[in-house]
Order: sequence, then C-alpha cells, then structure tokens
Amino acid sequence: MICTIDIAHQAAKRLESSRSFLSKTVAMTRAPRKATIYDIARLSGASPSTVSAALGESWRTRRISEATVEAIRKVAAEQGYSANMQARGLRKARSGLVGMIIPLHDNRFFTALSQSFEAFARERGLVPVIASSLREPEEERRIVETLISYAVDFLFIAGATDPDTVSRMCKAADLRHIFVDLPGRGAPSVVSDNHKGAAELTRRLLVDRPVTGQTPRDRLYLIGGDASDYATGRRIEAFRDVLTEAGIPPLPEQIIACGYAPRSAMREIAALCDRLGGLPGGLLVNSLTVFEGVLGHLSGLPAEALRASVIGCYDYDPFAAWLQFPVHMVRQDAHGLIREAYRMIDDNVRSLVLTMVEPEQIAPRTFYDSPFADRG
Amino acid sequence: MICTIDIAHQAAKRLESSRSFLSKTVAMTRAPRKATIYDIARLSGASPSTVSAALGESWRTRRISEATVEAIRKVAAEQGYSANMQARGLRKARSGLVGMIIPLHDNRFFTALSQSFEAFARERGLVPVIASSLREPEEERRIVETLISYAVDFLFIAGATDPDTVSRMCKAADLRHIFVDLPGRGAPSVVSDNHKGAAELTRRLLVDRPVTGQTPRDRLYLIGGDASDYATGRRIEAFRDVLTEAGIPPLPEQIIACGYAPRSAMREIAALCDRLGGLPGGLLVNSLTVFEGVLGHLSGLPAEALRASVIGCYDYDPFAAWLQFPVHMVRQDAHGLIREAYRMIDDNVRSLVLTMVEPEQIAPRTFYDSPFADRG
DNA sequence: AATGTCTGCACAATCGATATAGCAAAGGGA
DNA sequence: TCCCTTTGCTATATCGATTGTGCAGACATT
Repeated sequence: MICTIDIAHQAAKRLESSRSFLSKTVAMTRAPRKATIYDIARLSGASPSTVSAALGESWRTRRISEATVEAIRKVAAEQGYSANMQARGLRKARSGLVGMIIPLHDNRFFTALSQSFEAFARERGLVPVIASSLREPEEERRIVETLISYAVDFLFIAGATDPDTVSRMCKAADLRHIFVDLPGRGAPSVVSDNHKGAAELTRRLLVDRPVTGQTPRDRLYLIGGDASDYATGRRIEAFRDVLTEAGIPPLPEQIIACGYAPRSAMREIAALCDRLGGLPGGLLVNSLTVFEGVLGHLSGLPAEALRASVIGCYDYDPFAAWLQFPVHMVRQDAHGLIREAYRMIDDNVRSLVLTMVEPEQIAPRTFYDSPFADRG
Repeated sequence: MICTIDIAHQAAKRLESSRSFLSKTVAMTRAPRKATIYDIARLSGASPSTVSAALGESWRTRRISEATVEAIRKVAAEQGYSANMQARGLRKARSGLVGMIIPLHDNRFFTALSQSFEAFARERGLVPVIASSLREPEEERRIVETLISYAVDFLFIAGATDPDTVSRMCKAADLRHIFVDLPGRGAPSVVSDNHKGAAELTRRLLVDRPVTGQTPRDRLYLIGGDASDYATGRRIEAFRDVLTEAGIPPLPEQIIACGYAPRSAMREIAALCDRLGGLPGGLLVNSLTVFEGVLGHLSGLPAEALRASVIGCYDYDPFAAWLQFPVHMVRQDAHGLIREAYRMIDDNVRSLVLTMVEPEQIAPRTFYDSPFADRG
C-alpha cells in the first residue's frame, strides 16, 4: 500500500568511495546560519542600525544617504538576507500575521472564505494563518489563545461557536476581531442576509414543489443546523415566515435542526422518510455538510422517488448544483463578506455593527465561476 | 446589497448623557498590556528566569521546587498569562509554526490535505500555516521566503510548481521540507501512486465504455493537467500503457493536457466535442478543477448525449460522485500522504526518498465518509 | 572666529523569553 | 569544625530587529 524508493541510493554509493569528499561537503554545508543585519553591517562597513534603516522604510527620516542605502541593499541581496520576523515582531509588538478561524476546511463555503481571506491579506503584505475549530468551543478557545500568543494583528472568526468567550479573550489581549458568518456581541460582525436568502429559497421550493396536498408528506421540511446558532435561527424564521404567509404554517416536526454532521443528517433524513413513507414534497438543507449526509441517503433511492420532491440547499457547491436531481442553491457572497470585514479593519471600525451581505439564488444546473477560477 | 446596522447606537446614546462614566471606562480599559514573565515575577516574588522555568518544562532540571512552581503557575493563571511566541521563537530559533503550501483552497483534494496537515500539527502542539500558491511559481517563491522569515519549523509543499528553487531556498535557510503530491529532487517526497490509480481508472473506463468501435469518437480521451508535471506525466503514461495493452494505443490528440483552469478545460472539451460531433466514448478528467470546467460544458448537453459516454475523474469529490451521470473517481489518500510526510519529519529522514501511497477507486454513486465527517 | 544648523551616521536601550553560570544556604561526612 | 555536595534560586547574556539619542563634521551666518 505504501512504497518507498531511495532515489539517492546510487549517488550515496558513489560517494562512499571518496569519504574525504563527503566530509568536506558536509563541513562546507554545515551551519548555513541565516544572515542578520549584523552580518550585513560587517560586510558593508555600516552599523546595524543603519542597515536596519536602509533595508526598511525609515532610511529617509533617519537621514541615511541614498548611496549608503544602495550599497547596503546590494550586500543584503548578495547574501540573500531576509528579516527575522520574530525579532521584528517582538520589537514592534505586531507580527504581520493575521488569523482566521473557520469550522472546517473541507467545505466550499468556508474554503471560499479562506481563499478570499488569504488574497486580501497578501494584498496588504500580511501572512494569513487559517485554523479550523471543527465547531468545538474548546478547540476554538485554544486556537484564539495560540493566535494571541503569536500576536496576530487581527482575527476573523467564521462560524463562531462561543463568540462571547472569544471576544472576552481578544479584548484582554487588545486584539481586534471581526465575526463572519455567525455574529458576536462583542465585536463588529459581517454576515449573510440569512433571512432573505432562506425566504427566497423557501419560496422557490414552494413554487417548484411537485405536489400541492396538505398531508405531512406533501409539506416542506428543513434539515440541519443548530437551532441555537444565529444563521440557522434566521433561516428557520424565514422558512416559518414564508410558509405562514402562504397559509401553511409549519409544524414543529417540519424543522429538524440536527446539527451539521453528515452522519446525523443521514440518520435523520432516513428516519423522516420512514415516518412519511417516502421523501417529503420539499427539503431545505441547511448546509453543505448536511447535504453530504442527505446525499448519503438519497443515493440509495430510485430516481422516481426523487422526482416526487424538490430539494434546496443553503450554500453552493459547483458539483452539487449538477446532481442527478435538480437542486436550488443559495450562494453566499464569501468574497463580499471578507471584503467587508477587511474594510472594517482598514477603517478601524470598533463600534458594534452588524453588516449584512446579500446571498444569491442559484438555479439548478447553473455553471458558476469562482473569483479564483482562472487559477484552477 | 450591503446593509449595516449599528447595534450599539442605543447604548452609546445612553452613555452620552454621562460623559464622566464613559471616560472613566475608557481610562480603565486602556492599555491592557499582556502580562509577561516579568509581571508574573513581580507578583509572585520570584525572578523572571524562575518564572520562565516554572511555566515551561525545564523546572525539574533547573531545580525549582514544586511549591514554587505551583505558586507561580497560580499567579500566571490568575493573570491569564500566555507566552509571547515571538520572544520564545527568537531565543530558541524555532517558532512552533509549520508551513504548508497548496495550489488552492477551493478543491476537495487539497482541503483534505489541509485538514490532515492541521490535525497532525495540532497533535504535536504546532501551529499550521497554510498558504496557497495558485500554482504560480512567483507566488510560491514569495511564500517560501515569507515562511522562512517566520522561521517555520518545517514545510510541506503540495503541488510544487518549481520544486528545485524551493529546495534551494529551503536549504539556504536550513529548513526541512517535504514534497507532497508532486515530488521534488531536493527533498523527500510523498506522492500518490499515480500510475496505478490512473491505470485502474483507465481500465474501468475501457470496460464501461458504451461503444466499442474504433472511430476517433469511440476512443478514450484524457483531459487536463500539465504534461510537464510529474503527476500528470505518470497518469498519461498509465493511460497510454493500458490502451496500448488493450491493442488501441492512443493518438496524440487523445491526450489534452490543457492545464488546470476550469475555463480552459471548458473550452477544450467544447472544441473536442465539435471535432468529434459529440462526446467521446470515454473521458478521463485529470483533476477536480478541470472537472468543474468539463461540467460547465456537459451541463449544456441533453441526457442522452451523456449516456453515450463514460466519465472518470482523477480525484474525488463527494458531490461529483453523485452527478446526473455516473462518474468513476479516484480518491487519493490525503490523510495517508500527510501521515507519511509527518513520519519523515518525526524520523528525521533527510535522504532523497520517494514514498508512494496508493489511491483508491470509487465507483459511481458511492457515499464516502471523510476522516473528519463527524465534525461536519 | 564664534555660533548655529544640517547631514550622516553610530551607540545603546529595548522587546520577552531562554539558558548558562554562579551564589548562598542547607545538609552530610571526616 | 572544616570541607564538599546538593538544593533552590538569581543574575546576566543572548536571540535580531527597531528606535531615541548623541556626536562628529560640513556648511552657512553674523
């Protein structure tokens, strides 16, 4: 199953015959310690402080002559100098690192957030550190503490599971932070307009529902998510509002907030189908991970069974948009969410604002380009 | 499209009436500088060096009494102390950061790598820094330089575009690195057994091919990837080997290595269909991003058109496995790849070995759990 | 010539943690 | 009692960069 080949075997054998050459090589390549400003200073005949200024932005204000700057930079380039960010960070009390917490990497919505987060960070010369909490508060806290230890310059938290604690920790460390996707009460937040997105999706499901009866099986069901989290709450609200408006207010059993795990979603959808004697008239799936679980059940059903139902999913995946059966999807504007969050950082927004970014409805079988599609 | 609400508006208005309270609050919350070992030393009556030892692992060997250690730790806990990693890193010449470069985040194979990379890193108390190169050599170099500046303890490079340069830079900085997915000639590499995976996939396509004629349209085509990169090279080789074995050696036009961008894949597949007058008998798609592009074209075709073809994809996506038409997929063992890479780090492997990890064939419409599925 | 201003750089303190060397007190053996 | 070891801790140098301060020399002003 795993196979290892030693490519260097022959080369090593050849070297064995001439040990002197080998040891010489080792001796020459040992301890290639990275050059520091002190090395550059020695080599260029300037003082370390002059070197520091010359290699940075401050040489003008520190009245270092242009000739000196160029000479120093030449030496630095020859030596392949690059600054030690730990030393710089220690002195300047900021690291150049910026942190982002997402629930998990293996999900198109969150990776779209990552990709944009990284692109904006690099635009600003910052280094993004992205960590996944697996939606566990304990893990989330550990990550925040770690990122504080590394003195990240600011922190975005997507899908926070315990925003109040996060805010408390960040405030104690004087760390600016923004909540994304799920809002917090201790810092600015940027979220999708969940109510609007879910309301429109619900309306489409109502319209496309292949049946119009009033039996439990004919109704729409919402599955997945935590009823206690903000996004799910708003989506459930919208689901309820639209159905009530339509004269068919949902019964409690039409809302199955069974968390985000694919496995439990698979169990729940199976149980629901058992109870109803088949798929419901319509199904609003609350996230991609939940949809993966639902798919695990649907994949066992005959094609006709699916034709009796209409499926919608909050969040977009290019592949899911083109399944065996049509899926109405909502595409959150990940790039827009992150852009707004960066805008708040740039504008130094500290007040407790909640910014909403509108999601977009994606009809079944629509090809959609990501902002980074060219790079494939 | 974007809407911002100031939640704190009312609270702020209430505060305005009592400015004294406001300024007092500000004064009290200003400069909550993080506690250092010097603060803990002052508060606990010990010296900074004792505090450092007591809070770390070295207190036993430095003969600090257990009572002192406990007293110091109590104070530290009260003060919410956490070490400044920049200072520690500067002193110890290692940061606790570990780097990984992937081509992009928005792809199930690469995110599976990220997720495993992160899990293994955390197991070891390290902080993962994952950066995406967008497959651009220039960006790749910049990232390596940056990560070197931050003194990452080791670096994994997945999908390297310029492995030789990367190795040169890492060696100059005395940085241990491992290539994943695409091998390099300057460091140990862990890759999938691309030949075996592609050979098996090609065989399945041959067997499942709905036509058996010998016209250009009846043949198998391979699309996507860079012919110059190792993985694509091995896959093309396997494709060729299997077809040759079967007595139908491929013509050059049956191999379309058009890169990884979805957009160009969409163009190429459209052009191919134009030339052939329809889909070929079988199509081996070389990666998920390419498959996204292919899908962009297929989504415009009638269902019958797809029934005349058999599709396979190197790499796995849970949604792609359950499309309107059957897709044979290859699932690379991302977790296994990363595990092997960490094993090399742990065992301090420096020789130039190439480890291969077998991928797995996934039949169409198979539900597959990821190692992190529970956490959804 | 004496004074003042500006230029171009060097010196030294500093950030927070770690590690080496050293020092006082306690304990033990002769 | 004297010497030696062990215990428990402190003092200090160090990592590499930044930055406030100081200090010559050049030049201008009166």
